[in-house]
Amino acid sequence: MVTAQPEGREPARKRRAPVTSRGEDKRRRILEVAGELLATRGYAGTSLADIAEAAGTHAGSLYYHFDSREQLAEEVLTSGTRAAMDHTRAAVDALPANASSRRRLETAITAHVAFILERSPAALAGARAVGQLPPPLAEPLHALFREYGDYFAELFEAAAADGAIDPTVDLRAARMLVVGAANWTAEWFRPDGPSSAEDVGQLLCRLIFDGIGTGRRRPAPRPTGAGEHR
Amino acid sequence: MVTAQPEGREPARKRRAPVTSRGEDKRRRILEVAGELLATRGYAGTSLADIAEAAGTHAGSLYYHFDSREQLAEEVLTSGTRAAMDHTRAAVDALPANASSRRRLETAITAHVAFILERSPAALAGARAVGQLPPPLAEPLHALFREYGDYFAELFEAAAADGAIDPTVDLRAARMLVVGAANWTAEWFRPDGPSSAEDVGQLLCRLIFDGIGTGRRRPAPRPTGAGEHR
DNA sequence: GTCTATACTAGGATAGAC
DNA sequence: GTCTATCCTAGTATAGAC
Repeated sequence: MVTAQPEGREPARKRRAPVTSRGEDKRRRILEVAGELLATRGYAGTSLADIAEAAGTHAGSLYYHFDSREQLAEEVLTSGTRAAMDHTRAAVDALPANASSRRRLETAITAHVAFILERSPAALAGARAVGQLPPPLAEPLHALFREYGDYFAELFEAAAADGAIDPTVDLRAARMLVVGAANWTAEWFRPDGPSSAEDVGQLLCRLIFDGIGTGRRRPAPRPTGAGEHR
Repeated sequence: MVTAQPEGREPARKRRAPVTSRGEDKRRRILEVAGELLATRGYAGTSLADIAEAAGTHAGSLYYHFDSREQLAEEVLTSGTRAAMDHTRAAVDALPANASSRRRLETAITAHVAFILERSPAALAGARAVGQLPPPLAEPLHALFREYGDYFAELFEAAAADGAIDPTVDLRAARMLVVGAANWTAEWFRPDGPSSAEDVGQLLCRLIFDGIGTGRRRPAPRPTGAGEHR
């Protein structure tokens, strides 16, 4: 009760009432450095002591702001992923109303790539960690990723529907290949390379629509069994 | 025809005296189940107790066969990755000598995808774990991945050199996008889906060379700054 | 709000019986 | 070779001073 815990019990979260702006700042700072550490070292490689040190505090002190390591990680990962999704949606929504389905998909992809590569370590951490997390933590993140995936699915389907991409391909597989390529960029991209994040996004778009081959187009490598899609 | 590692050397590893064929069998069994667990739960999510139980033994007993958890994991991950590389090389080498550079690249990609998806949990585990591992373990695996990456780089460069793919693109970026898409398949591919592993590999090849767009080809989305690459 | 000190646990590793 | 028992460390989490 030193902490002035008004015995009206806290809900699920910790969440401090006071909100001395300094306190909220600290909390944000913790989330920020946690995002960076999670992005570079992964969930398993990041201890509370690591986070605390990077945030200029001590492991025990983190419990004033968060209930547990898992809750902290969940907040970082889901907020990062949500930020990426919001950013991507906003970029698409900013297009003129008559933008083509191709343009919309291209915009979403480049926005996503650019965002995870240069804007949000937390988003990158989410992309890297998904599928590598202990079950209780994995669930909420998976739900979010499914939502994000559904959004991309809409864009792909719209493009297929109005003929911008071949509607006979397995759209889900194509989408997953693209998402995989995008998320994997975190493993190799370096800002000082010959291509910027924007360039990488554009290149990925080119792979989707045109490829980088020079030969005459071969519509479908395998005439049979292409599947219908999702 | 692919892997036939003849147990030759045994340097800094554990002793090797016994070799009751039953003992070697046990060792292999441990490596096998470890591969499966690492592929599904990741390195951090797999304890020695998990591995021991799956192999029908006890945690302490593993130390008869391996020096440490890290060494065990390293052996699983590197041998899986090496097997994938050997398999891919063998598939390419099996092509007629006059096979086109495009055909060679396509063969490598489909072989790699099919191998990690349906042949080797350990290879899949390597692909998923790389970049998410504690430094001492990460190093040897990174070296292997670099070697494998170099092999793909050769195939891409050969294709660019004889005009099968646009030589003005950042080849390294293109290659990494492709590798990323391939390795990420582990996160979403299900054998009972509409596309087989083979289909997914083919689709990825199509993305590289032709794309799945229907419009007239736009050679380079961005006339400037395409970079020359490595 | 943040500190220090400490309890507690999971899991890696070792020893010795068999 | 494998088992059981145990040690030991790292790391999460709690308590209470300030």
